[in-house]
Formats: sequence, structure tokens, C-alpha cells
Amino acid sequence: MTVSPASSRLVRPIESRSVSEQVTNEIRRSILAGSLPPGQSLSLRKLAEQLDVSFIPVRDALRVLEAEGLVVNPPGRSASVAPLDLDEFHAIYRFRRLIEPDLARRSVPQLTDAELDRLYRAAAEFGGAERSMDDIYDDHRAFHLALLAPAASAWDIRILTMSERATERYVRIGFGRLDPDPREHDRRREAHQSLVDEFRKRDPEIAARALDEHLAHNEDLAHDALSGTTGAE
Amino acid sequence: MTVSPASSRLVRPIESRSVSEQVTNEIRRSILAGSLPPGQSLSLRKLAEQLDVSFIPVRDALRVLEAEGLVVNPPGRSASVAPLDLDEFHAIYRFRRLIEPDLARRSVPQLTDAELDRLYRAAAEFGGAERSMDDIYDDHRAFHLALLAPAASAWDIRILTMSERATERYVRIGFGRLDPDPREHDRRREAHQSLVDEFRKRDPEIAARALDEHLAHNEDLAHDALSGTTGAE
DNA sequence: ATTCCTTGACTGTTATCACATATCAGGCCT
DNA sequence: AGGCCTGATATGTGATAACAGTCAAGGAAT
Repeated sequence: MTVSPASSRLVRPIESRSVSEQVTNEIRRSILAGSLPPGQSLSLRKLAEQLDVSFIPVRDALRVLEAEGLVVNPPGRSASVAPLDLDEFHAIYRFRRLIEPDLARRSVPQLTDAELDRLYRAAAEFGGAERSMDDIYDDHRAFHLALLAPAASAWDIRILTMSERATERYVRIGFGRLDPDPREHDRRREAHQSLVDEFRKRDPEIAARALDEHLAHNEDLAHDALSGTTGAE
Repeated sequence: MTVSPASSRLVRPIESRSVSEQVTNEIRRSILAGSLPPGQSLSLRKLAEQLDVSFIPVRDALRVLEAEGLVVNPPGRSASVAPLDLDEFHAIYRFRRLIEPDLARRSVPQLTDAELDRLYRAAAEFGGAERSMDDIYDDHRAFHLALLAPAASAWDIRILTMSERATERYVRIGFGRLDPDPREHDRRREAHQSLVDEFRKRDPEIAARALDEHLAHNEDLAHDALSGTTGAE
């Protein structure tokens, strides 16, 4: 039940012991990173060959990812990466902006000062070098989750993880061209640190509004980058 | 995209062609109906024997149901039916009362009169004889979904289905003792018909409030039946 | 009598294999 | 020449079998 600051542990426990989970994580990572583009056909045997496993774990992985909404798995036909849809993107963000501010409202009285300090420092390291893009987004997801975790039930956490992953695909593709810009990293770091600062005021309404604006801002940015041809720079 | 009133079709398409889906539906039905009680250990081979299939489809089914939150599937150990938790129950209902009234607000202008008439008639048949308890709850879920479908994206529908299934388990167990009472069927029918009447007023706020109260009422009823020893009757 | 270890059965996991079905290319008929 | 049928190829699906880990019971030592 504790949020367990993973960075404080020197040795991390084995994250996934079954091959099936490893395959699931690897395919999910590839989809979120965009190396498996939307619509890409996912052949069981080819994937199994590339990953050097049998196709049984691949089959399991595709079924799990289907439940997460990242792949479509029509019976009898080949699975494929779920297509991108701008309407869907906004629908998920509307959903997040409904859920997360409400959780923030109830989470803010329960967050300890120590936890807020930790999150402030974590936000500072977001753009830290020697971390891969995958790690950065992992940190980003953990950051948002930790902000709401005190008020979140197991079911809330499941939903939050699902929705954050669902939007991450759009955001990463949209921000793809912005990421090389170092100023973008600064901007994101400042945005998250100021978000923690708003939570420090210990006012539920202020925190909820800050999180909503944070989400709305990211939604606009990703939207411009995705639809607009002129948007970036 | 159309809601496609299934009752109007004389021949219904094959609902599930793969064995895996059939097994998934059967196990899900058993869990929701309570014949597989919370905590029940789910052995692959025993389940496979009972269903007269190999354990490959059973394995797939358990993985899908794990994603839905109905079973816990720790790697290396036997799966089991997810335990019941009253806090979790209220957490899911809080979630639904946040999501569904918002969808109702946007759905009410898009619902056609014909669709509302159809839903009103469907509500009248809820307690209809010769329909099994499983069918009744299937209808109930379809009813609530149809009420919100015009404003719901694919992702919303996925979330709605998940959350309705998650609460259905609690509700069915809680209402278990009430179901034999015929007055309970009348009460439920009237509740759903009056819900449609509220939607007919075409006022988003009224519809949202009506749906919220409907959910709150059901939440209270199930809560009393679950926790209270004196509650029912 | 209690505790620890060993052994056995059980269960999930993965690989290999056989089958039904979908996809697509080429050829035939119109 | 274009559409339709038919063949082969490929792909998902399900079954069987071998492997590895877990859990519990029973026996031996303290």
C-alpha cells in the first residue's frame, strides 16, 4: 500500500519473472514508443521469432494488450496495433480531466510533506540524462500516480494506469519532434514542479484546478502537434 | 455506431465463435452469478475438465478476466476469484457516479424519441418471466449502456462495461435475497421507467441528477444488503 | 512434542504439433 | 480486359506433452 519510492532502493526486485510478462512489457513498450506504428500487423510467429520465444507468450501478451486497448485482436485474423484517432484522444483526456482532479481533491490532505518533497525532486530529474525515453515516461506516469495514490483505491489505480497509457501513445508521438529541444525538458520540469507547489498549498480546489489545467495544457500541446502541420516551433 | 436493437432481428449472429470467448463468457457468468464465490481457487485443469476443453482457452479466459478485475492471477500460483471488498465497492460506485452523469448530460440531446421509447419498453420487460437471471442482468447492463451510448466514445464504452461488470458482482450478491420478492421486480421496473421519463425532459442537468440518484439508491441498497445483517425486508 | 527437512503430488508455464480458417495469387471463364 | 473461382500459403486456434516451480504432508532429528 505504500508508494515505495523505488529510487531509494539499491537493488530492485525482479520486475517480471514470467516470459509472458516480459513479452507483454516489451510489445507495450514498442507500441508506446511508436516503433510499432498504429495499424502495424502483428504476426504471432514473426513476433515470436524476433523475441526468440514461442508464440504462446506472444499470444498471451496480445490478449492482455487488447484488454488495455493498445491492440485490436479480431478472432481468426491477425492482430494489429490499435489505430490512432484524434476523437478518441480527446475522449480519453476528457475522461482523465473528470477523474484526476476529483482524486486530487481527496488526495491532497493525505499527502505527506516528505512525499511532496520527494515528488518535487523527482520532477527535477525528469529530463536527466542517461535515462532512456522509456524511463522518462515511466517516471512521468509514476509521478502522476503518486500524486493521486493516497486517495486512489485499487480500482482507481487500475483505471488511472490504463488511461495514462492510452494517452501516452498520442503524447509521445505528438511530442516526438519537441523532445530533442532541451527547452522542452525545462518547460516540462517547471510545469511539474509548479504542480507540486500547488499541491503544497493544501487546498483541494486549488490542487484540482491545477491538475486540470496541467492536463488541459498537455492535451492542447499534443493536439497541436498531432493535427497541426505548422504547430511545432 | 448504431445501437442496433437486437430484439428486432429475427436471427441473431453467432455471438462468439472461438472457444476461448465462450469459456471467458461462461467463467465470467459464473463469477457474476456468484456460483464461483470470491476467493475460490481456479485450477486450470479442473476448469478445463468441467468445461470439456483443453486448458489453453481457460488460460486465455483467466487472463482476460484478470484484466477486467474479476480474477487475480499471480504468476506461478493458481488463479482465484477476486475477493469482495466493501471499500472497493464504494470506490467503483463513486467512480460511476462521476462518469455516468457526465455522459448522461451529453447524451440526452442526442437520444432519439424512438430510442427512448424502446428503452422504456425494455425496462418494462426487465422482470419478464422465462428469462434467466443472467439475461436480466445482461438486459440491465445493455439498458444503462444504451442510455449513454450516443455520447460515449469507444473508450467510454469499454470503461462503462468494465465498471458495470465490477459492481454487478456486488449487486447480485447483495440483491440475492431480494430477487425472489416479486415486488422488488416491480420496484426496479418503475425505477428504470422513471429514469427514462427524466431523460425525456431533455434537460441535461435533470438527466444527470436522475442518473446520479439512481446509482446512489442502488449503491445504498446493495450496501445495506451486503454489510447490514438486518437490512433486507 | 516440536521443528526442520525431504519428498511427493499438483499446478502453472512453455514448447512442439495438428487442424481449421483467412488471405492472396494465378488462372479460367465471361 | 475484368470479375470470379480455385489453388496454395500463411495465420490463428486448440490439443498434447515435457518442464519447473509451489505447496503440503510425513518422517526424522533434536
